Order: sequence, then structure tokens, then C-alpha cells
Amino acid sequence: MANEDQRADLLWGSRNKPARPPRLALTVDRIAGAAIEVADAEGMASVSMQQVAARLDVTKMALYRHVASKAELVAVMIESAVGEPPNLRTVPGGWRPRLVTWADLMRETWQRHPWLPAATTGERMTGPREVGWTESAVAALTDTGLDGGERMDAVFLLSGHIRNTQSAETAGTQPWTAEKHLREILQEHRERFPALHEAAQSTNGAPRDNGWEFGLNRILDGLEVLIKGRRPNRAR
Amino acid sequence: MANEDQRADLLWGSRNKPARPPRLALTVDRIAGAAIEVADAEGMASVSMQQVAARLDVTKMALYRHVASKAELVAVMIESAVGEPPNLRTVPGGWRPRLVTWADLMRETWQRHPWLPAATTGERMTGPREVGWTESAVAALTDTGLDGGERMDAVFLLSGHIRNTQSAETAGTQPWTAEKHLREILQEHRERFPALHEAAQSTNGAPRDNGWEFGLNRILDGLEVLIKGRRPNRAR
DNA sequence: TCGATCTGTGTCTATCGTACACCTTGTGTC
DNA sequence: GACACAAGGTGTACGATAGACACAGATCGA
Repeated sequence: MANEDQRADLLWGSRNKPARPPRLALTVDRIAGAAIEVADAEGMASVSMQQVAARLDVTKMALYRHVASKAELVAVMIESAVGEPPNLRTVPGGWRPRLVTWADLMRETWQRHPWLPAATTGERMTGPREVGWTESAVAALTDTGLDGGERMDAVFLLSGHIRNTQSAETAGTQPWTAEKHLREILQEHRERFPALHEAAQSTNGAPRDNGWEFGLNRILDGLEVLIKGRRPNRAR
Repeated sequence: MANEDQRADLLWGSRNKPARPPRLALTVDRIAGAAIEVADAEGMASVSMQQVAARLDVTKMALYRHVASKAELVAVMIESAVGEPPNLRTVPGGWRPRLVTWADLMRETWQRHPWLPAATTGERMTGPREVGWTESAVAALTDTGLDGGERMDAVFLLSGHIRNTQSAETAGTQPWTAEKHLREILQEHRERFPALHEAAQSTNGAPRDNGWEFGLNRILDGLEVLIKGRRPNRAR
């Protein structure tokens, strides 16, 4: 009986709207994918269990069958979004071009998923891919004469710069990056902030990259000073 | 009658527990102060209208008589916590010692209020004191030959480093700063992350400052390279 | 065919920011 | 001195959040 109904449905139109839609099984990957879609489109703040569930046409509680908590979901999102860490051993020219390549790749990834900076803060679970990216960068500094702590500090410095420049979160941190609103305030109180006002004047029209190139070059120059000083014989 | 009761209270014990406690008037400053206390003690995540109100022995809705929104409250907290920006003109030795002084002062402030990094992210209202700190640093770079954009990028780079190293938020960003838990994972998968593992080995026991000194010196060295190249004649 | 095991649903609670209708209380005016 | 009014604090309500827990339907092995 029910069987016959189903057949009739199949014959007369249920192909477009099946009685029981052959819903794809919920999996961690599908959930993470939906969450990433939400985050890409509307930002990390919109990633709630309900939003993600709605996108999968499912109850929010269903997600908890596959994911222990929202924190775990975010962790899976991150691992999925960062992708496989790069292999820099094929990049010629030593540590500096390798770090530049690494930074560019990381920047690309973070631009593709602007929510990554916001998601990768605070105490959280860290996945193998994320650690792999760090491994890549630390490995690029192997022959530099820097000790372990210095190598890790250098990578932290560099990735921190990427975070700061890429993050929509920290973008509003400095007066000149913010809205016109703040520019107006600066204009209005220019006698109170003369150096800022003057600096802002002499930079109008310049293509702003949030200080990305500038900071990257400063950091690498600073590392180079240290590294050259560390192995004075084979310098260059 | 009621009057007599009150008098009796006054005579016989109400001095310790007055019938109507002479509650301090609610003011923006008192609210911000209470909020800062909560944030200092329990972190930014615990700063809710109810928590703050409870500390003042008042309903959460009472706060809205003095503050338009939570965002505004946070803005006032920040302005109050950062304090007056420093005057660096008295610091001798040129731009570099001035920036070091500025960075140290900023670091002190942020250590006193560990929630500041978390609070000063994202789109938000910026107050005059906060802008004043930036003004200080930009002013320190006046005679360096850097153009306006470069001066601002340099300050952004430096303050970003402070944010990254001071922030409890980004502290867990790198594998080695995190809990033993992650250290164990690193130990367990050491064949997968050889460079990280080796670097972690050769740094054990070293006093960790989250890369603060290292990054500061690299950034300043990098700036020095640029500045010296910018004014080759009066180099020093 | 009959359980057992998955997997998704529905209902519930606590907490969040905040809107809105009160009520109380101190103050200025007639 | 009575009274109206405004300022400031209270109580209730709403929608959104994360998540606990009991249940229902399907699927699969014995």
C-alpha cells in the first residue's frame, strides 16, 4: 500500500519532489563544509549551530551526533580550510625566499577564508594541518644558525603579522584603517594628533595593503640582520 | 509610625545595616570600573551586563540608563584602562629608544589588563586616549625619513606584535605556547613534525616571553635597515 | 521476526543583549 | 507646603545562543 503510493509518486511527479527525499547522510565533512560556507558568506559570527543545521536542512541537535561541541566543529572547519601545508624544500634561494613563499601561501589561504583569523584565536584544539604549516616555516629556518627558540619566535612573529594584516578583526585596530568616520574625527582634532594627521595626509591615495608588504619586509630584514650576525663567515 | 520605626532602627542597629542603604549613585565611571574589575578578574568573556550590574548591586537594565549598549560600555572600559598616552619627547636617543619606551609602556598596560587585546578587536568605537597612543608612536618616527604611510605601517607592525604576544587570545596560536597536551601530541608525532620537534627540544627551559623581546628586536632592526638606507648621508 | 543500534527530532534550560512599561524618588514651581 | 515632572532603577518579555536529554523511526544482525 504505502509501497504503491510510493510507486505512483515515482511515476507521476515524485521525481522532482520525492516523498522521502533521499537525504544525504550527515557527515562531519558535510557539516564542516556547510559551516565554512556560512563563515565565508556571512562571517564567523553567523556560524551558529542553527545556521549550519538550517543550511543542511536538519535540526541543530542532529549536528551533535557527529560533533561533540561547537568548538570541535570550528576545529574541523579550520583543518579543512587551511589545506595541506606547503613543501618549501623545492623553493630555491635559502630561508628568505622560502619564508616569503610560505607567507604568500598563508596569506592567500586566509584571504580565501577571511574568518580564519577570528577562528584561530584563544584556547582551542589544534589539528595536524595547522601544525604542519608551522612545521614548514620552522623547517625553512633550519640552516640559519638560529637556535630552536629563535626559530619558533621568528615563525610566531611572521604568522602574527599575517594574522594582524589579514584579520578583519584587527583591521579596525588602527585609526587610519577604520571608516571615514574616524578620519573625520582625526581631521576634526588635528591639533590634538598632529603627527597622525600629517602622516595621514602624506599617504592619501597610496594603495593600502594594511601594512602587509611593509611589515613583511621589515621582519625579514630584521631576521637577516640577526642571521648574518650569527654566521659571520658564510655571510651573504 | 514608619518614621518611628526608622528611628528605632537608627538607634538599635540600623547603623550597620541601614533601612535604605545610601547607595552610591550609578555613574558611567562606576559602571566602567566595575566592568574592568570583572574583566581583570575573570576575563572579557565574563563581562556581561548582568555580571557588571550584579557587582554594583543593581539590575542589568539600570546600566542602560548610563550606557547606550554593551559596545559603548566596552569602549569606555578601554579608554579608562589604557590611560593617558605617554609623552616620548623627553626620551633621549632618537626614534629607537622612544619606540622601545612606548612598547614597554604599552606592554605594561596590556599586562595589567589582559583583556585589552580581546576588547580592542573588530569594528568598534575608538576613543581619544587610544588614538593618542598611536599619535605618540607615529610622532616618534617623525625625523626618520619615512613617509606618512610607512610611519603608520611601522606603528601598526609594532602594536600588532604587542597584541600578538600579550594577548591571551593569540597565545594558544602556536603549538609550543599551548598546553602540555599539545606538547605531548608533538612528542607523539615527532616524525611528522621533525623541525618543530627539534626546535622544541633545543628550547626547553628557556624563559619564555612569548617571543616578545625577539620580535621587538627584529622589528626595530628591520626598521633601522630601512631608515639608515633612507638617509645615507647622516647615517649613524 | 525481533531486538539493538544509529541517527535525527522535539522539548527544555540557562545565559546573552536589549526593548518597554512601570514605579519610586528627589526637585523645582506655584 | 502641595504638586507635577523628570531622572533613574525595576520587572517582565523576546529572540538568539549552546547544549542536555528523552524519544522516534529506520536499519541491520541474529
